[in-house]
Amino acid sequence: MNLPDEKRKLIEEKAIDEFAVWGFDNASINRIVEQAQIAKGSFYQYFEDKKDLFNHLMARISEEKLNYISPVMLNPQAHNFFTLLREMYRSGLEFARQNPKAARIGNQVYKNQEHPVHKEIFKGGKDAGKAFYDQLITLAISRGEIRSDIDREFVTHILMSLNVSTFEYYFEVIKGADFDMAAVEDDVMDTVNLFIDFIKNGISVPEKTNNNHD
Amino acid sequence: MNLPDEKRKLIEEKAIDEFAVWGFDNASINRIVEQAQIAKGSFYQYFEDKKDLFNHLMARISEEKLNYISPVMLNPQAHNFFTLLREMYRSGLEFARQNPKAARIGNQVYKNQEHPVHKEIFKGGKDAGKAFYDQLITLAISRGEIRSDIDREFVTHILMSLNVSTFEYYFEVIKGADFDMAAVEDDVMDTVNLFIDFIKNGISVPEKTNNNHD
Amino acid sequence: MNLPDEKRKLIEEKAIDEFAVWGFDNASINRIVEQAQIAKGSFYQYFEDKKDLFNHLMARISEEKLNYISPVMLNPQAHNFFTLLREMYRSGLEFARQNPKAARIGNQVYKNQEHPVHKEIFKGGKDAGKAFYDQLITLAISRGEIRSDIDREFVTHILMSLNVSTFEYYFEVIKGADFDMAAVEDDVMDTVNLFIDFIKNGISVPEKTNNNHD
Amino acid sequence: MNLPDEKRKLIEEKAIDEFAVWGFDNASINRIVEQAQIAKGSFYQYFEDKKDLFNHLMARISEEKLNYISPVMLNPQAHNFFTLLREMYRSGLEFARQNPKAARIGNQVYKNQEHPVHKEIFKGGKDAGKAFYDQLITLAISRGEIRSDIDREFVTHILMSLNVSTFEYYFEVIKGADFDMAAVEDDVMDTVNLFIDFIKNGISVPEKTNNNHD
DNA sequence: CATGAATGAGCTTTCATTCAT
DNA sequence: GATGAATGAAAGCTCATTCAT
Repeated sequence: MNLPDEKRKLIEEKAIDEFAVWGFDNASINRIVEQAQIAKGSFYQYFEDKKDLFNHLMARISEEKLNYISPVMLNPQAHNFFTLLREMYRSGLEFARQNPKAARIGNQVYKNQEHPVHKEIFKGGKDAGKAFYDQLITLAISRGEIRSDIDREFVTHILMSLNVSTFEYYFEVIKGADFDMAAVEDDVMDTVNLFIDFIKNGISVPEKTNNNHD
Repeated sequence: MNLPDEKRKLIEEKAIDEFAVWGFDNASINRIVEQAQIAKGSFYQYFEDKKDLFNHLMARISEEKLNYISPVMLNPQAHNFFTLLREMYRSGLEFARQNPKAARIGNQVYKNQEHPVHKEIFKGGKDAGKAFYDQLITLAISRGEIRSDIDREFVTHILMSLNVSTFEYYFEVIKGADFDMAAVEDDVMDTVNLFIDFIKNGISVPEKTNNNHD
Repeated sequence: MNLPDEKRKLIEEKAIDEFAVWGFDNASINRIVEQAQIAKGSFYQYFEDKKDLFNHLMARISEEKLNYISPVMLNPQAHNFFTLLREMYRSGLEFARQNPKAARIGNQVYKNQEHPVHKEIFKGGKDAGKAFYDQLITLAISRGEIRSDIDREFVTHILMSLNVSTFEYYFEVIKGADFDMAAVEDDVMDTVNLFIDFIKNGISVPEKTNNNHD
Repeated sequence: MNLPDEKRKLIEEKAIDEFAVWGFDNASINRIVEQAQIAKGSFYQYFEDKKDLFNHLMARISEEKLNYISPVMLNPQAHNFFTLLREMYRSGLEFARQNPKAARIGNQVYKNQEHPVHKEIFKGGKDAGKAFYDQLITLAISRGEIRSDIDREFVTHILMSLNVSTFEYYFEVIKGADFDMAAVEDDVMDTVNLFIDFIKNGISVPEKTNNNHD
């Protein structure tokens, strides 16, 4: 992979376009090399196969995503659980707003975890995510910021699930189908606040809040 | 489609297996006809094309799903919003427990709504679902069962999203990867209750509940 | 072929539509039986195969074409060669005007005489046509109506070729692409007269007419 | 298309054979690759699809045909209309004599102009042909070489139609079905002269020439 | 006599990957 | 390191025809 940077970027760009539109299975290496104007043989000198390319892309995307992480996250002790969670959601959604195709690929992986190729890629990320949330939850419980009677594994699941849900809500409800619309940062913040408020308080009327079912 | 019932069922069964494992795009009609032991030409006398088969399957699945709907849903006026929601989730999950492959296909459709074929199929269901939830929400607000300051579109989105999330939680966390494990009805109920409680109350400690962010 | 007339006509009609649009090779028996609402097995009880259907159709078309033949042709002795020729062309073109699809099939056969199936069908008609024209030419020469130095086989060829040419001129130049335009009998006569005049006199200026080349 | 010339020629040759015998629709790429001894996948690296191959072939044929054009045509002003027409017909027929399969494909295109693929290819050639003839006719009328009372569009039509007719006459009447017979250039000239004489003078006896019908 | 399910060869096209140059 | 021709399996789908009922 000692490619000149220019060419490497071109291939990555075209590959992201292809995977975003077609998904892993239906992405065509033929189309990618055609778009990137490189020889088919060259492609197989840069990457072992389609899977290798996909792995490389996901690594690059993850890397890029790190740039969006808020400084707040660097010092979790100093902040309230919901502040931290809000920053998590916000940074993820902000990344998606500015890199919609990359985010789309990430979502494909998340949503089709049964897929053999996705499974492999996602496993690590998921476990890391779980561990991270578990730490946050432990801290939050100890501080009395979230209920101590909740099932921790369930909360982890729900927080990850709703993180993805923010993307869907943002792109479907806020931006509509119009991907070219100039969405603004405020939209992102509004979306995130809706979710955080929901996660905190649920939807029942506060006075009647209790733990009985119904 | 005046096929003998036996053969029709065989094809449907093999097709569900195929779609559940491979998804729409990668499902192979070659494999389906091979598994069902019919000639390729025969397949195309039963179904116009792959899409037609998929549509037929989805219709059958939707039909079958209706059998799981609770009698409670027939009279929404008589029940609390969260009771109704719990019954919705429970019936969906119970169907999934007993028809995991069919449910898996349904989930594929839900999760890949950008897919042209899924889009077509899902559109109607989604709109119907939205309308249904909207009615429930209107009723619930008028009764004071849920907060009146919430964004209705957001709640609709979140309720549909969490419905799917129950499947994932159930199959991943409760049943593990072991699809053949004898899961029981109680597992379903436990899962649903976790979600309903979360939707009602969120995760923050009750006393501190307020609408401020952080 | 003891079909009820109604059903026979329906099949013939749909088959003519199919052959007119798709030609022999690409005509689909599947589509014909579908259009005619008959069972595929039934089709093969009425006709041996596609070729048999086509032969039958051509016979029916030839038969129908006879109805258009002018009474003038019944008594060739009583008329000038060019009058007879004009009537030939006119009746052919009038048939085509009123039965454009049937005429189109006839033209396909004429134009693709190398085609094995067309060859077989056309052979008889062509030989009959040749014999007929030969008689007319013999008579015309003996009467001094046409030049005696001409190559009789060539004239036969040219007269048959120009007969088909009238169809093309009529449908392309006169009617344009607008097959639904209400073409009138006068159009047919005008077209025919152009051809007859050409066949009689050629296009060189009369005074300079001579038999030298150039 | 940087194929070695040898292989390119082989494929073209086999493809011409196939199209000449079977026509566009019934030509089989399977047969072509089999005959040319190349892998099916290879074919689709040389050509986009069947239509692309056909277009390529037609371009090659048109190109080759240019080699047959008489130097006389380069200076139309210097020659009599019928001389020019004779050269047109002669060169076309001479090409057909030496490239019978290619000519056959060209004729298929001409004769089945309704065919979507042929239509596309032929359109340009037809318009060019019409424009060319129109120029010749204008010049000829101004010089008094052909009658001024004729319908110019009709003459254009008839001249193009008779051009094709020369092929048929030559291959059917002169050469018979025996495509391998060593036809000679004289046959071509004889055929053309028959047509030119006919176009000039028609077939009626000269003294009686007039413009009345009958 | 009518039916329509069954058949399998055939079609065009796309694919990821290899490898000689 | 770069190239792109070569490959053949696989895809979805259509076809004319047969034959048991």
